[in-house]
Amino acid sequence: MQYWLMKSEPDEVSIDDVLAAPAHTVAWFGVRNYQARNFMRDAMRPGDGVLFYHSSCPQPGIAGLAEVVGTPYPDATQFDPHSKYHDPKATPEQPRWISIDVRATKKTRLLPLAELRAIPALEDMVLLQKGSRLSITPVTKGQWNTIVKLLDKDA
DNA sequence: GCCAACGTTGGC
DNA sequence: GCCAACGTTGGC
Repeated sequence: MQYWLMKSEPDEVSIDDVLAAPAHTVAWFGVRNYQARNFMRDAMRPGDGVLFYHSSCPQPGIAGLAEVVGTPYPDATQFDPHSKYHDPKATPEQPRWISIDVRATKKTRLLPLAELRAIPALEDMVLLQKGSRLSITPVTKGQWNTIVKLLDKDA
């Protein structure tokens, strides 16, 4: 069992959107970074915990909890010429990019980035490192527990 | 809109 | 394989 933080722009897919989806589950599409892709392909397993993070928005921060469901499969948007995620070098025979399904388990209060930065136990979080901008980053069990405990306390 | 930081591309 | 130029991310 591992833990992850996954960034989504709420204008595109928010925690509310995922909770409104059938089975509270959506395909995580649009990852176009090899390191993040490799996490999905090689490391993520069903049941892994996910911190659902809202990025590129007025209030960036953790907005909910989720879990990985199922196994990776080709990201359909890479083949769609009308999608902004279209990749002309990808073919169904040789896909480059993958999706994995993510199920939202709960919406939490918005835990802002600035608040995360102020918590000493989280100073090593990949998200918080200088220059870090990966859309999928690993989270340690300790970091996960710290955050979940904090959010439970406020619930 | 700015800009720091990182990733990708492509000529050589 | 190097590296300059360009593109993207994402907070502020």
